[in-house]
Amino acid sequence: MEGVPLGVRKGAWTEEEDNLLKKCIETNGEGKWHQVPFKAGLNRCRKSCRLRWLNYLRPNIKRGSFGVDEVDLIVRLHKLLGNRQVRPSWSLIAGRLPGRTANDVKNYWNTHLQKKLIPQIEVVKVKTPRMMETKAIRPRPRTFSKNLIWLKSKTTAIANIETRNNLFKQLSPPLSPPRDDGISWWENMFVDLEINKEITLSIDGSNEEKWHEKETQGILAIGDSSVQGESDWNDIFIDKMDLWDL
DNA sequence: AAGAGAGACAACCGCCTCAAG
DNA sequence: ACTTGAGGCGGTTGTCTCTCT
Repeated sequence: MEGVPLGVRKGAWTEEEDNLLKKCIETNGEGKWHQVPFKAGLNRCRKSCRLRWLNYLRPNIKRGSFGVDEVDLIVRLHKLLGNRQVRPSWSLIAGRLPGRTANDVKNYWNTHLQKKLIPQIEVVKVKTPRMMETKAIRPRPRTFSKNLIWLKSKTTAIANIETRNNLFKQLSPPLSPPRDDGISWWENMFVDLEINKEITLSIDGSNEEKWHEKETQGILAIGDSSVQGESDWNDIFIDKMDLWDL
């Protein structure tokens, strides 16, 4: 790790260290990770503290095996956001799975899904020679200067977001029953899809138009076996039913 | 019972981006 | 314009546990 001070403790965390870190974050809040080791009285580097908190100690972290719907979502989002040209955005995917961390998702993908899915994707690639390249520009976390104009006009920005969300609600049919936690995560995903419109697919012009159509219809349209044959686009996705056989 | 191999997951590493100076 | 340091990311490794022979 770059900048790791000499003599800093490494390896598995002890219960005592966990308690110190938890106490420190509860008192001072998240962030300012460079101060955390000192404030908590830990002989660990800032990155180690941050990782331990985010992946293990943070409240509401869901442990245990992944559910079928979670696996389904991981596969779909990995197709959408990640491919061999760019890094898959595990944090973005994890953001759609309440209680799951990016590390969890990444580990699950590497140990459970990668070996099973990659061969299928390779077959699909051979079937679709027209798909030359998929380019995704994933959003990265940003911190903004206080002087940014659009931050100053907060009211306008919020109004725009509300208008956009209402539009998506109108466009999107009810796709899944509400979850127990009351969070309509599919709905949120549509909103994010709109935000991430930079996700472009360098396919030919006719398919590009279809992509935009599908984008507004929602992610469930992608790979839906009922529209197989409508365009070559569908061929690159594994049929939803195949997922249950994993 | 014991050793080998596979699987699962926690943790580390190196890199990138950005704000601040 | 350049440098520095913090925050954050994905890739990789280390270690523990389980299963099989």
